[in-house]
Amino acid sequence: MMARGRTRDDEAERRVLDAAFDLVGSRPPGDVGINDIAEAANVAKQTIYRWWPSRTAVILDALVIGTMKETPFRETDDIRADFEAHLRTVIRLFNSPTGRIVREMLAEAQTDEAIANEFRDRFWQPRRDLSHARLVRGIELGQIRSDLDHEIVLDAIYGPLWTRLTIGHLPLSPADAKRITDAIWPGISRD
Amino acid sequence: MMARGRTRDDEAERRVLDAAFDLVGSRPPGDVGINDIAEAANVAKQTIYRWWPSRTAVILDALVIGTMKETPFRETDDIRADFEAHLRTVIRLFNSPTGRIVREMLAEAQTDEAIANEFRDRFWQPRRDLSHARLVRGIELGQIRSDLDHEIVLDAIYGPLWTRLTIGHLPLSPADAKRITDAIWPGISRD
DNA sequence: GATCAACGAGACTACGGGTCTCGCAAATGA
DNA sequence: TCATTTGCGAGACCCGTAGTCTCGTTGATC
Repeated sequence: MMARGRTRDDEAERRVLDAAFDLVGSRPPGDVGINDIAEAANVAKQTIYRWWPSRTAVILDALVIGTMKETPFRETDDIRADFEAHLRTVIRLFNSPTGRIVREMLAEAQTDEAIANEFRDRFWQPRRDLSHARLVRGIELGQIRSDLDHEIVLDAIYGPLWTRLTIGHLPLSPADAKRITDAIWPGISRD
Repeated sequence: MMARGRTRDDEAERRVLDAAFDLVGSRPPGDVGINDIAEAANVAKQTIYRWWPSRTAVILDALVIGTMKETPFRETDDIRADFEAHLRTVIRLFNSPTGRIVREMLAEAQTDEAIANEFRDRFWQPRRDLSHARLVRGIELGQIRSDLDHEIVLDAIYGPLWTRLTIGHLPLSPADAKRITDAIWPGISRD
C-alpha cells in the first residue's frame, strides 16, 4: 500500500540544503535567518518546518551532508605523515566556507543540548573515529607508544585547530600541520 | 568642578555583575535573559543599559571580574610540574559555574566579532600570556626545547581543555592534567 | 474524479533584546 | 532652601526573527 497524496519534493529538499550551505558559508556567522534560506531555495517556510524541526537542524544537515566526503584519511604505513596530511586537510576545511558553518553550529551547541549531541554524533565523532583508528594502527605498527591515553593524544593533536577556529586568537595556515606534528610527535612516538 | 546630578550607584553595579555571574553560572547556557538579571539584581533594565551596551557585555564583565584572581600560576623551577598544576586549576575552573559562563561567551563570540575581540583581550590573552611566560622560563632553564613554535605548543597543551569544554565529547577530570602533561612533555622537553 | 498530502505564499504569534517615558531620589550650586 | 541636573526603578513599548497557522493549489493514489 503506497502513501496517499502528493509525494515529497526531493528537489526542494536539495535546494534547501544547498541554500543553507551556501548562505551560512558565505556570510558572517549568525547572519542567515530561516527566511533567507527559504527565499534563496524558492521554498515556503512551512515546507522547511515540515521536514526539519528547527533552523539549526537545517544547517546541521547541510553541514553533515555537504562535507560527507571531505577530510578523508590517507592510509599509508607512515602514520606521522598520515596525520600531518590529515591536519592539512582539516585546516583547509576550517578555512573554507565550511569553517563558518562549523562555528555557527558550535555556537548553537553551547545553548542547545540536543543540537550538541547531534553535532557530536553526526559530524564530530565519525572524524574522531577515523583519527582514532589511525592512532591505533600507529601503535600496532610500533610507531606510536602504547602507554598513552588515546583521547588525550587526539585532543592534543586536533585541539589547536579547534581552539583557533573558535577563539580566533591566531590564523590557521596549512604550514601549521607540520608545526603541530613536530610539537606532538616526539612525545608520542616509540623511541 | 564636580559632576552634577545624582552619582552612579556602585552598589547597583555590583549587584548586576553578581546576579549575572550567579545566574549564568547556575543555569544551562542561554537560559538567562537580561530581564532575569535585572530582576535578580533589583535594578531597572534601563540602569543596566545605561552602563553596558548589551546583555553579552554584562556577562563578559561578570566573567572577567569574577575570575580576576583565579587560575594563578605556580612558579617553581620545575616547569613541567608548574604546567601540570596549572592545568588542574583550569580544569577545576571549567568544571565550576565559570565554565558555563565561558561557554556562553564563546557561543556569543562566534556571531559577534566585537565580543570575540573583547573576550580574547580581557579573558583569554592574559591567561595565555602567563602560560607563555612560563614556557619561555622553561626554555631559559633548559627544560624545554627552544626550536618549537610557542603558540602551537600552548595550543596543544590547553587545546584538550577548550575542546572538551566546547564540544563536550568527554568529561574533564583533574586527573587529565597529568595525562595531558604525560602526552605532551616528552615532545617538548630538552633531551 | 474523489481524496489525500505536499506545496508556495503570506499572515500571524511568541519571545526576548533593546528603547522610551515617567515620576522619584540624590547630588550640586546659588 | 530651592532650582537644576543626572541616576534610579518601574513598566510600557518597539522590533526582528524563529516558528505556527491558513488557504488556495498541485500532484500523487485508488
